Amino acid sequence: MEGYNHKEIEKKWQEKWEADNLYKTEDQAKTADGSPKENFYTLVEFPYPSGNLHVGHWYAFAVPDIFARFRRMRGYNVLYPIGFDSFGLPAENAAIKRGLDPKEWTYSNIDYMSGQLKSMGNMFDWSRKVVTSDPEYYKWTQWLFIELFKKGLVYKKKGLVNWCPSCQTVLANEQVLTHSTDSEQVATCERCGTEVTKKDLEQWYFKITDYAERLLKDLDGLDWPEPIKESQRNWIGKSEGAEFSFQLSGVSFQENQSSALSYVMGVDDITSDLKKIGVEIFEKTPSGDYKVTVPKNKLRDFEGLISEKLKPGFWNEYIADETVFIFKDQTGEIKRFIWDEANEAELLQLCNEYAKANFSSIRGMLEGNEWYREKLEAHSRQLEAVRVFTTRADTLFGVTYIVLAPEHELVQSLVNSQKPIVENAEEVKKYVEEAKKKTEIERTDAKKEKTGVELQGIKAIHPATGEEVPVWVADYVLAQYGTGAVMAVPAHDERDFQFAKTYNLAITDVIADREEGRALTEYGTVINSHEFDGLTSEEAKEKITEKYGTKKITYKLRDWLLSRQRYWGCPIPIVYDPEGKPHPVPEEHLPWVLPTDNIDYTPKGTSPLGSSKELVERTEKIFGKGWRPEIDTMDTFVDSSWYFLRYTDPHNDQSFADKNMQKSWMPVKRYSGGAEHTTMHLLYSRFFHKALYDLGLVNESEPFKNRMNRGLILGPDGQKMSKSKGNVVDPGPHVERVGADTVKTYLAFIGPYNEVGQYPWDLGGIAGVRRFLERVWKLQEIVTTDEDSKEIHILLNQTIKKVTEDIESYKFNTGISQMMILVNEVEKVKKISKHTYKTLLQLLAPFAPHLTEELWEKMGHKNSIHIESWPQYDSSKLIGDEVTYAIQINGKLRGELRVARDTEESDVVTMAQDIQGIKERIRDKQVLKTVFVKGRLVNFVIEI
RNA sequence: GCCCGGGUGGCGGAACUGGUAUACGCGCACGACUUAAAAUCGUGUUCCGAAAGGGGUGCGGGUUCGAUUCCCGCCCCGGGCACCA
Repeated sequence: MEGYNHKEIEKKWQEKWEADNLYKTEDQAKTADGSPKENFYTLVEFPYPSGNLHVGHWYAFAVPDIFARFRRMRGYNVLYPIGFDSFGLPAENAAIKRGLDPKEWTYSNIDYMSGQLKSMGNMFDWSRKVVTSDPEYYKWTQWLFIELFKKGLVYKKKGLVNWCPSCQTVLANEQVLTHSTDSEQVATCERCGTEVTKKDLEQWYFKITDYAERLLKDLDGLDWPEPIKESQRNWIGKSEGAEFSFQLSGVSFQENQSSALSYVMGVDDITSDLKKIGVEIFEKTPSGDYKVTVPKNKLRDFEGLISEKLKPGFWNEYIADETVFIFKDQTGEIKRFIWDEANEAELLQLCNEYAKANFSSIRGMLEGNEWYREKLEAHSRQLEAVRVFTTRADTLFGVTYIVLAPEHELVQSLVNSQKPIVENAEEVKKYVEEAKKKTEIERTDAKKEKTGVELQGIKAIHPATGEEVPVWVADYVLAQYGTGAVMAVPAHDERDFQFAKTYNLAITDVIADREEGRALTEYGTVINSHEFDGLTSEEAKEKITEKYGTKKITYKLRDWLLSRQRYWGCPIPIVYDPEGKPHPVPEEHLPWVLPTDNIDYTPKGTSPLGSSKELVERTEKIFGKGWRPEIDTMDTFVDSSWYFLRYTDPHNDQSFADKNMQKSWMPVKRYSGGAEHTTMHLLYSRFFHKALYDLGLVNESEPFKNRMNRGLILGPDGQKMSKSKGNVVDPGPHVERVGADTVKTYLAFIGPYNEVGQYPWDLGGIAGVRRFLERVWKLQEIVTTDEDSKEIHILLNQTIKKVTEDIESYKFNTGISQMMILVNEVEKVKKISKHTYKTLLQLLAPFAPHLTEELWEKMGHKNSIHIESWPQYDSSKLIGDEVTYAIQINGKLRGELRVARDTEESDVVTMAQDIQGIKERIRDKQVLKTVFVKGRLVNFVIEI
């Protein structure tokens, strides 16, 4: 017999499988007898074409292949596809570094890595390969983007965004990693590890926050490991609490009204822009209102400016069933508004601004409208009050001051009005400026001392007691969370307490007598006189909210920032008309291709697409003079948010994926991937899929029924693999030396796959697995025509059962152990029946597909082992006729007894008493109790 | 700080529903084969102890005839969130 030559065998079978199309996945498949097979979709996260496979890729792709093959042998029509997530920064960076075209670099990597992936011998159906940078693919990314745009789920807004100075692009919240050390907090870029800064930019967003509640609630129905769900829940960050309104004394409605325009429009931002286009700033009229003088020839510019500055969703032209409002000033038409119930709030705000800017004719028109009057009144009340969000409504009576975030709109309006009512307006302005200059990190570092400044001259009125409390501005309050303002309860909140100590503010403890919510300090004045005393915290929360506030729910989740100022990505299919209004590129012009001319890839913080003449010319040619293209590209997570749908129908040029085709595969039955995607790709995909579900484009509201997060392969030194540590394991030489089957089986053997474990790559371990496969190879020498012994037969049955269950639950390690036990046993008796060998090969086939295929052929089989059906076990033959009883005295093992399985209890006990070592121990003692567990143990309880 | 996991030999890890803790593999030791080494095969390998025996699944308690498993209180490690009110 020749030895186990993995090189020859693996090459031979990989070629044969390809020639035979063994792994081609049909849309619908039939069994030999003509009945349809059930479709089964199992997925692995597709790789980024970085240039070279490392051992982590093997772990990610080769090990789940065991499960896919197993399911196939069990009679399912299995889809186990592969592709490339091929847009993205590394390609662009590599291109810059090497002076290459990112496209060339990417596609040559795809070629090279495809070869490497094929060397694994997985059952991928390469004809379904999906590459996200192919125009045939990204056409549909763009198409889906536009569908979401039409649904109002994509919008543009200006705001503080995360900026990676190294990648020279913005990042979504999810793509910023925060690390905390003893002394400071650091936020870094998920891709390159550079410290992230903030920029004030106008960017495109997906409205993922609209789905916060559903993303949270639907987790319950998913068959995912609990820790993954928990991470998503944390990330979404739901808080149930209450909102209270604190009226402001010293602030008149008039004052607020007069400054309303400035704060909504964001005077600071718009002033210089207005100057640039030659528009006079706000002029006060005798009635106390403000007026913007816009020369007729500047009207366009003005409109463009405010349309950008004001909420962009409002300019969406897809609103149906509209009522049109025309707003005019003395010089002519300013803007045509489309009235939409869904956008009431935004419309109202806008109406207000125009009204207050003294466009008197419109004001008259508006004031005649009952709906508007009602809203105006409500809005005015809002302006006079500070709304706060709290999860501790029960501490309402402990409020001793109010704090606004520096960005709070009220702060803007109070200090920026012409005649500020805040006495120390200059001081406040200075503080706000300084806060803005600080990085997010500096500001959100809880370890730093808190700073703030009081708004002198105004007070907030406590909604329950009517008392006046001071109003402060401090940067420990976050503008983006809740209402951007908090009611401070220093007796019960650590942060408020610190702040109160620093600025010597009152500390009142109101609920010190309650079991829960014990006060932080003894400094406070204890008052226990309010009507809610004696209630539990929960009761008090409810009652107080009911009487003085409203229930409110908030989430930490922020909208998904999708624009990127880089070249190698899917172009955002938006064009702007000469007035600056965004329009989606019509379907007939998709794919809206990535330009290839004049591109300077060097990151300058602006989009490389801006230097493409072709893109501008294309835009003007199609849409007309003065139209300009969007020059940002999409976050690559958009590409990967739907790729799993494309696999179901990869060559469709009429639709992103036929709905019937989806129906036969979706949802993904098992999805394996890395833990790092828990709050990125997995969350994005769920959002995307839900949005598509609402649009009627997919059949299910959740894409992934079952998820398995895999662990990490560490370097041989037990450290995380990294180039800088020089401990990266290249699987190539190992595959050369011991073969793909050994590497794959070893990776499956090191530990359970479905837990986020960390396993060091251990060369000794891999040698052990290679030995095991060689022993399986050598078993062919001792195959006999004899029947198995009873013991071997039982062991075989147990092995089938164990391997079956373990593959199903991704516990490959114990499945392999069981096969090793079987091999150990047959080696001991130096023979193996043909039936047992055949069964062993079938069980091992998913782990070592090449080796088993070769041995299968050597046994004389004509068809591939991989289309064989999975062995069945005989459940009546799982246990032998004899059992071993453990004989204990007072719970300590003192002997063993091997008897026939069906021996009566009394006989077992009698025999047990007679065993050497038991006999003398119980001779002089009284047996108080005898515990008998059938088939397991006898325990004599004696006095000590 | 809040919320999840987890802690078992020298190492990766097993252990049903509370029932013989340490399966399987690595490593190590000894032996066989060999001039020798590698490879291979065999034997042993939880700790203390020569043995008898005793201890032992992070620590301390508890429940039980019996606890890695259940309960209470701690410690440590990994992960998620975090000035989120």
